[in-house]
Amino acid sequence: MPRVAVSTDLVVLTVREQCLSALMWRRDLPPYAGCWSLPGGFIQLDEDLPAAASRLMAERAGLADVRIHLEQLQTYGYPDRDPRQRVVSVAYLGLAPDLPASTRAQVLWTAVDELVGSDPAAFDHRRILLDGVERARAKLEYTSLAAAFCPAEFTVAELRRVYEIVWGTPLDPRNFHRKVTGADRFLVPTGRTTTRDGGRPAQLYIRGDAEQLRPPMLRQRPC
Amino acid sequence: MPRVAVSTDLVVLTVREQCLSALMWRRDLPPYAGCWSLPGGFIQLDEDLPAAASRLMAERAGLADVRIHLEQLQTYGYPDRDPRQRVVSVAYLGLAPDLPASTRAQVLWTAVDELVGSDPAAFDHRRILLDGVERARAKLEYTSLAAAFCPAEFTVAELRRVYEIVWGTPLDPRNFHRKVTGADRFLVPTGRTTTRDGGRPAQLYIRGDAEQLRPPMLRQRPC
DNA sequence: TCAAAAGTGTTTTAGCTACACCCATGA
DNA sequence: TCATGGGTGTAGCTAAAACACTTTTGA
Repeated sequence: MPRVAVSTDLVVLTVREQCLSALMWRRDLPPYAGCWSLPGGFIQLDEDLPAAASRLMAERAGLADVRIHLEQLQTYGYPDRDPRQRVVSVAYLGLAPDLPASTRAQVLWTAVDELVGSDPAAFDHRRILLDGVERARAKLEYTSLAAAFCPAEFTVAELRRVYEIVWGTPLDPRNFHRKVTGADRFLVPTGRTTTRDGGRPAQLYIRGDAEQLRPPMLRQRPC
Repeated sequence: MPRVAVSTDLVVLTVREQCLSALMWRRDLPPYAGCWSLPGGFIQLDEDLPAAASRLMAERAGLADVRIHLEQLQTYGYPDRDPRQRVVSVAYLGLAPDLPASTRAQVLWTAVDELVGSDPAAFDHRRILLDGVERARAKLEYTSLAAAFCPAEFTVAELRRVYEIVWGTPLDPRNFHRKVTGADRFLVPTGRTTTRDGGRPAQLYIRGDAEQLRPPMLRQRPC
């Protein structure tokens, strides 16, 4: 039977400087020299897919040994997506707090709006990025994944800012507070407080062990 | 870079005889002779992944040219999942009305509970099947996909039976009726009626063009 | 003392649950 | 006429939206 190359591409998202941002790799060699692409690489023969994703997260993205949510996104495999040869790519979605990534100049956090707006992308990486962003937006509704964008300890307002930036819509602080603090096992209070956001001191929380958020937090949709 | 074989396995589900059933393939050759497996096969070098899934749906499952919902499920690729060689498998999930499948004796609709209960499965196909079933169960909550299990024209009660069988929980017929007929573009009345379920004649509907169901129909969860 | 943000209380409204009730058919 | 399932009305509850209000800090 035919054998093909299998690669893994990473859509690594974070919230920084008021923008949903993705980790991009600037290509200096053909094909697509000068375009941005997603960090990725080929899998090894004796390597599981999640292991390959973790390895590339360290090697290519510079995010080794960091607590990052990683999940399989989708697999892309139409025949001419790579001009050199047939490559089937298993994309992974990573959600990270705002961390310094690789020290290489080639690897940069960039606002998603900027990436999809104008810059030319290599291969089908614009589509993969958009699929990853849509998956992240959807999962904030019915899971507790928003906390994956926050540091280990965070306030309710910081969590709310994640929702607002990822969805691009303002949320009522009062109702949001009630919703997330009332949800079972979403947030665990540490007892400590902080005034880093200004104003009255806010409770600090860490992530609870809930994965689902029921009932979900529905975003407003365009009618 | 290393090249590996890429296959597609199909989780094709339907509702028949009061059971959620899957299309299974009984293996008569090693490896795993005598076990059930999912219908599948290797992709061709010039073939897109959805095209491979459609082709195998026709060749292996006997469901050619039928209106079947097909979506990518997940990709499975740990190194020793096939004892012969490294195979990365892109699984697809198909939701079909109760149709006669392949005429081959090797291919059978079988109740999911029966399959996962006791019969030994080939490769990691039990896991793939369970992932497909869970995806289907989850998607009934927030999409209009339940209609993919129904014939072209169906009644509200038939749609409700799909939910009840897939979820394994009874639903209130009155509230269900209000919910689905009130949802925007989920159902389109044909004007015709039927008495095939007994009792008072029921409206026949066809699928509307809505994909999302908002607000979702939440199933009761174990606390 | 004031601005700013955290957090609580309250009113209104939407949607779900539970169940009483009527309707239209076949047997 | 009666059993069967289709379909409607309605009361009660839960949760969300909208917004007034109090609390606690830094400047």
